[in-house]
Amino acid sequence: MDTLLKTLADEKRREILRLVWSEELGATEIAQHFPNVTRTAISQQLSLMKRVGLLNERRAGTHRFYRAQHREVLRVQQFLNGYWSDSLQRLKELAEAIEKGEVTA
Amino acid sequence: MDTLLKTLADEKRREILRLVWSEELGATEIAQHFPNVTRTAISQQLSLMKRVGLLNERRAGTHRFYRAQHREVLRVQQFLNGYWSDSLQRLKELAEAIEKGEVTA
DNA sequence: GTCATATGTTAGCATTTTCTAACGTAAGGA
DNA sequence: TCCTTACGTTAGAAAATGCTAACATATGAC
Repeated sequence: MDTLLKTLADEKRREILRLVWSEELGATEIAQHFPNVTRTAISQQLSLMKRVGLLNERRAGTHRFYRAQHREVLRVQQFLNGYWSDSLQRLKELAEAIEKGEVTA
Repeated sequence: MDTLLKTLADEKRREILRLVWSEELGATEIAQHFPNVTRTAISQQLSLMKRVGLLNERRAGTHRFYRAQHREVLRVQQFLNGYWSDSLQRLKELAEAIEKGEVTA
């Protein structure tokens, strides 16, 4: 779990995750979203994220398409929501608050 | 937010947070829960956690008592729950699943 | 086979993190 | 005042992280 949380504790990686949240993208395409970082760096992040289970890889010819592994993100959310004692109560309150539009989802 | 998440991405710090979640403890007392780490290391973690807002400090004579700042943890939970697009739907499902006992809170 | 495209891998460096050991400080009791 | 207790701070070493540059591999087009 530490590894997963640590991986999410980085804006760049969260941005990658959002890019491939609902559509799969190739490594080059993903890298192009980050003008200030090398393709190499992104490639390393992708393989890290794949290793911890946050990304899924599909190979097709010379391409490799990545997409988010929603289940793992949900695992982290559940973990954090449940880690501290009275969090069930707060989770329910949060869900209600979101429904009422009191906080932003 | 990165800083907060990163701080939580460490089992030792999460353990500290749990120790002072519902009662305040002194630094020495906290350190005694970690036989394998120096008091100095714990002291540094405490001041880090205080800096990022996860802990609150109350001084009394020669003692310094720490306690968890629930609000900041809630902020992280909200952030993660809300960060990805369809998470509201999943949050609601999660809350229901927890109520039905299908997953562990 | 030859070349271009898409992508991973490796080596090396800089930065950050975390820990220990030694030292500093402040409050309270004898 | 002197000593103890409870802590923090600093310096320095060790390990982890993230990035760039250079090189390797594999697929497909011609």
